[in-house]
Amino acid sequence: MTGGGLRVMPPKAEMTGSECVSPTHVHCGCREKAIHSAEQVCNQCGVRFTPIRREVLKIIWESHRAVKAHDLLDRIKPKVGTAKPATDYRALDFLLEQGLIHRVESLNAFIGCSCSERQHEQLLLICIRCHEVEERPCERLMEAIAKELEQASFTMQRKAIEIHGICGRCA
Amino acid sequence: MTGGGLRVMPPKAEMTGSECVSPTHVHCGCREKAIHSAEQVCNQCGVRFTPIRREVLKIIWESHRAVKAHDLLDRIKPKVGTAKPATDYRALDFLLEQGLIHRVESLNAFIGCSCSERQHEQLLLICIRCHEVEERPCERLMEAIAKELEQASFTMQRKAIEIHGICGRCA
DNA sequence: TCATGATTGTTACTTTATAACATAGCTCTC
DNA sequence: GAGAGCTATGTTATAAAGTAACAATCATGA
Ligand SMILES: [Zn+2]
Ligand SMILES: [Zn+2]
Ligand SMILES: [Zn+2]
Ligand SMILES: [Zn+2]
Repeated sequence: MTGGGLRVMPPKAEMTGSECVSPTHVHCGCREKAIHSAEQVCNQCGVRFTPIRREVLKIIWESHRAVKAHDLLDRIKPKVGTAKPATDYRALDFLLEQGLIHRVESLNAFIGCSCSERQHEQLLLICIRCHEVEERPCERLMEAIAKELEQASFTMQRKAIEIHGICGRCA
Repeated sequence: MTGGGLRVMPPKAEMTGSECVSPTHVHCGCREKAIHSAEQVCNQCGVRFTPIRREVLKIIWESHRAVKAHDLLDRIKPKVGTAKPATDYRALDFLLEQGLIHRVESLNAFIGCSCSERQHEQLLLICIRCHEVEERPCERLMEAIAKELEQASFTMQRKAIEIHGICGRCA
């Protein structure tokens, strides 16, 4: 977002999908897995996974719900007393650049990335009841979009495909 | 957004597409057409197309770029001296409910709706050079999405499909 | 060690959005 | 036409999201 930094695409990681769907993530390893994976990604890319960045990622992974800036700030403050908006947004920018989180445009919020193989061809399904966000690959969908874009002579740079509705568990 | 009001789906209107692509809309009838169409829609639905609502829609239609809240407020003030944030957002909520504008989630901004037949199965193409937003129908795309949703047992309520990139004219 | 760049601290501000209550205007009925 | 009820707007205040600029600190390699 700030535009200054070198944009590093992280390599393939271990994480395979969203096994854990509990809102609170009690007794579930997916957060630890994500942190561990992030650590590896940063090491391999030669960028620093500092304590603040780690804490922010941990907070985001405390649920599969998208986290809003204000909540994030409230929750980081007990751990980083000096935290202010800039603290958060800088960490978020970093995590976005490394592809470790996604921004949910239609919520102004952030979720941990659970892309299979980190392909980032994702479709976000946002439940209006439980507020969980499911990230799904969408190769077939992307083919349809590619055709549309060709017809429109439009060159894609980034995309947001977000569906709001009722998830299977809440139905 | 406020949730209280009756949600009225407007009937089919005359507008057929985005004929006008000029950033400034000089000597182009599409704004007047949109206003006229809006008037008809409101009459048919029995809702009031008040001066403020009309002015807001006119300002939004001054270009094919998405209009941000702050700009909108600056531009409505000369015409409605008492305008404050609530003035704008109430008019925007009304226009959204009537399907006369769209919210561009990834920009936190608003554009006039130019849906063919007002089907609202739209894909938004946002040019990062000229900042114009093209609204395209996407029946085929929606079929692919429907399949994905079925696999995911997800019931759609609303969607945002927004692509950022370089448009044909800017390429 | 010291120069360099990256990261964080700090302050101030802008932009986006909503809540709550008061006032004014429209419409329908009596 | 008066008044009731509803809709729309005025007004004030505040929450939430996001950015800019500069200072201080930390990490790292020459
Ligand atoms: Zn991802
Ligand atoms: Zn749900
Ligand atoms: Zn539309
Ligand atoms: Zn363009």
